[in-house]
Amino acid sequence: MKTIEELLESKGIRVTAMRLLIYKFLTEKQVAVRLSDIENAFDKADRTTLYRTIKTFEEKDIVHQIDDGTGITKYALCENGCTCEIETDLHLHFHCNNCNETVCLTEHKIPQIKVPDGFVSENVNLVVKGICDKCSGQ
Amino acid sequence: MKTIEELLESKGIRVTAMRLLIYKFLTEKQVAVRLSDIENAFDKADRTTLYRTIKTFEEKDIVHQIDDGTGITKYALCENGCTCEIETDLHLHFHCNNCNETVCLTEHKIPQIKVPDGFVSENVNLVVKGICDKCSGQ
DNA sequence: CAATAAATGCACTTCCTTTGCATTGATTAT
DNA sequence: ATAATCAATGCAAAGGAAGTGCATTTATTG
Ligand SMILES: [Mn+2]
Ligand SMILES: [Mn+2]
Ligand SMILES: [Zn+2]
Ligand SMILES: [Zn+2]
Repeated sequence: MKTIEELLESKGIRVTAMRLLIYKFLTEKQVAVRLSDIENAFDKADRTTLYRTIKTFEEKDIVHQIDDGTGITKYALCENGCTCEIETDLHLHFHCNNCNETVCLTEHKIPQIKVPDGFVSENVNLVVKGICDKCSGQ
Repeated sequence: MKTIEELLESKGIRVTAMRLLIYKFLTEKQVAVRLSDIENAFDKADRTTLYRTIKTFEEKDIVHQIDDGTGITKYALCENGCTCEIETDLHLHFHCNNCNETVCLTEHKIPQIKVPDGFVSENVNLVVKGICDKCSGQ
């Protein structure tokens, strides 16, 4: 079990107070977060720093971006050892139409999708929308 | 074979010059278009009119919105007789990472996606990214 | 032709994302 | 230890797309 410091260093980025805080915030959240969510959590920090931090995390495969159709990009921590490769790491995302939250269903890999001749599939974005487990009352 | 005029009337919206032009533009394009694409095609027309026209088309199931992950919403004509119902009309979309164009693969319906217990699926957005037939040189 | 309703055009707003540049803080070389 | 170098942060401003209010034009109806 790596510490956060060790993880950041292993990804080749420097350990700073802000990065530790944001990483910790992401681990505690069980859902994908928008930049404004992080802003609200750290209202003393500058928005630009948060933005650049999350972009750095994204480049280093620490978080992945999620486009759930709300028009606002969200971010969530990658699984341990994730390299954001298609075969192994691509999972589906669920967006709740009731609470408006989006979660990673990391154990649900995306099925093979057939495309017509001449098309080459490199990547798949799959978002299921509906009612989440918390909101379905079960 | 309906004329465009007949089609618009059958959907319960009035025939105007602008609507005819935009509809014609959409039929000629074989790909999903952004609002700015329409703007560029009709630079004498006001952006708001184009915006409201496409929104009217959307309400009347003449076009459907596509979220291909580029952050910009695109629109494409619905199939003949489409009611934008999940079961029958939901197809997958292909976004080319090379030419940046997005096409409807209307004959490719979205497979049934399993979600965990407690989750209720109402809708699915599936976008495959890769290289399109034109760009794959085949 | 007059009254009414819809469509269009212009201006403005909001929200999110991104960038430039100065400043602060940390790392490395002398 | 000090200076030089580079990365991280903070502040300001820009950009892009989506949406709204209201006046004006155009079409429809009585
Ligand atoms: Mn995810
Ligand atoms: Mn389509
Ligand atoms: Zn929910
Ligand atoms: Zn292409």
